[in-house]
Amino acid sequence: MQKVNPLLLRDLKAFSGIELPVLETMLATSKSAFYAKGETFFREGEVAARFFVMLDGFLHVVRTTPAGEQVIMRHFGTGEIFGMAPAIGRDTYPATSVAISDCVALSWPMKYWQEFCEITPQFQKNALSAVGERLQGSQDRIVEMATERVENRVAKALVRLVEQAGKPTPQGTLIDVAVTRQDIAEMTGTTLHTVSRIFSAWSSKGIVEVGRKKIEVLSSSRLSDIAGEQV
Amino acid sequence: MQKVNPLLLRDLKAFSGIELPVLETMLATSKSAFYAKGETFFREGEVAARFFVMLDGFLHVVRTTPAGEQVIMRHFGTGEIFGMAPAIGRDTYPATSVAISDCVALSWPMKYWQEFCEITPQFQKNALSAVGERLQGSQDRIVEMATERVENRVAKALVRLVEQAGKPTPQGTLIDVAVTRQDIAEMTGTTLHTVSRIFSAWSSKGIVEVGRKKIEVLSSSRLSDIAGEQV
DNA sequence: GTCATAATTTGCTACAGATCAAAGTCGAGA
DNA sequence: TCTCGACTTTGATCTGTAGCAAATTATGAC
Repeated sequence: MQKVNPLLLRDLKAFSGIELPVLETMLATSKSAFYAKGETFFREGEVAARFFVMLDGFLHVVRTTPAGEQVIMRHFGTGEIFGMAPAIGRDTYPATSVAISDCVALSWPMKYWQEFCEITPQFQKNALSAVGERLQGSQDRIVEMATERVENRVAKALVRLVEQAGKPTPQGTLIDVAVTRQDIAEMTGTTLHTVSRIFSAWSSKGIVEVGRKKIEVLSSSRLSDIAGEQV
Repeated sequence: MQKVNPLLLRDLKAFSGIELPVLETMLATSKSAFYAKGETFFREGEVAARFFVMLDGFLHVVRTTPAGEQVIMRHFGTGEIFGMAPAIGRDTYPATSVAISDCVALSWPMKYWQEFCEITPQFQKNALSAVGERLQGSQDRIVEMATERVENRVAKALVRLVEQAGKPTPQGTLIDVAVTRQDIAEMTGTTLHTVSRIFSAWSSKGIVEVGRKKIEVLSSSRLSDIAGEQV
């Protein structure tokens, strides 16, 4: 059993609806492991053997087309549950997840999923609404891809990154995780060239300050204007 | 209580895992209604009062952007359950659903959702994997929108329509529901003009035969070639 | 500190697909 | 049968973004 940050324990409790003593038993069955930046937790198509909770770090979930193109589906950060294939009635992982920073994550063999669901109805119920939120998010992105042009999509992606990994600074908000232009291109369905041009433009307007693997949002309101529907 | 096609009853049983006697009790609480082509079952943002099973007909689920553009998210046909907002932990409908043919559908007040879940664990479990499949489908579409060009996306949309509403004919397969060029544009994130041009091109290649609100696939293999990754 | 590598920027060109405009066609209802 | 309106087709033009190429700059390894 691992020593776990009590705050996280509370998060887990909130998600699972499980009382702390039970939760501690759960933790007894868990494995905690370190994943270096760039390592994969699991790959698309693999038999789903374990489900995870991120204790610290960031990962992104990516799908690869037959032609070899990558699409970044989403990010997960501290406290979030991922790899819960059985929650959507699957026995293989639907996508690959890659650590984009050094990570520590708990994981359980999949057999406990059923068990946790049975022990605590709230667990299953919460898993359900987590899946629901993800469905919602996916559909939002379809609408986005169908109706918005690249600059808006990049702005939206940046807003999401700020929400998930934003760190306040004197001048604005820093995206506190290494994200390349290529990554942002893969999040928005464009090319790294176009992302670079957009950043240059925003930079000269004072909306962001960008560098090598560094993105700082100086005017989040102006960024939101671009992201939102500009009447 | 409605007289219900025994075949459908079996479909319902398969979904819900409920034994027939219980199912018939369920049906006793249901309301069956007719919806004319063009009518809406429910609108985006409305409080989710009822969930539905389509007895006969087709609908499409559509989201509207603040700018007024429409995106068709998916279609539902006979035997499918829709409007199950609580299954994704929501109390409002996330999209609008519109009958695209005359329809007959059963519906239940939402309070029965909980009840059905409690009576039959299988019901909740199946709802879960239905949501999972939809999540999967949504993510596939994101990848599609991010990596494929219009012609491929239109081909994919047509393949899906054939699967859901295809009716075999001597020469091929007819899409047996009224779908306009505009509809297909809204399914694929393009314009009706582009769809029309693509259809013209396919038509002169003998892949499809198109007319006013009529689409017949003559060579589904060539269509699949276009839809699939053309190495 | 220096080098090697990877990430980024930027200019140029090409084109898929949007947009604008107009004509054609089918079908339902009078 | 005729008419009106909705849907569709097609042409002409414009433009956002991709694709290619090359220069520039940061970063980490040694």
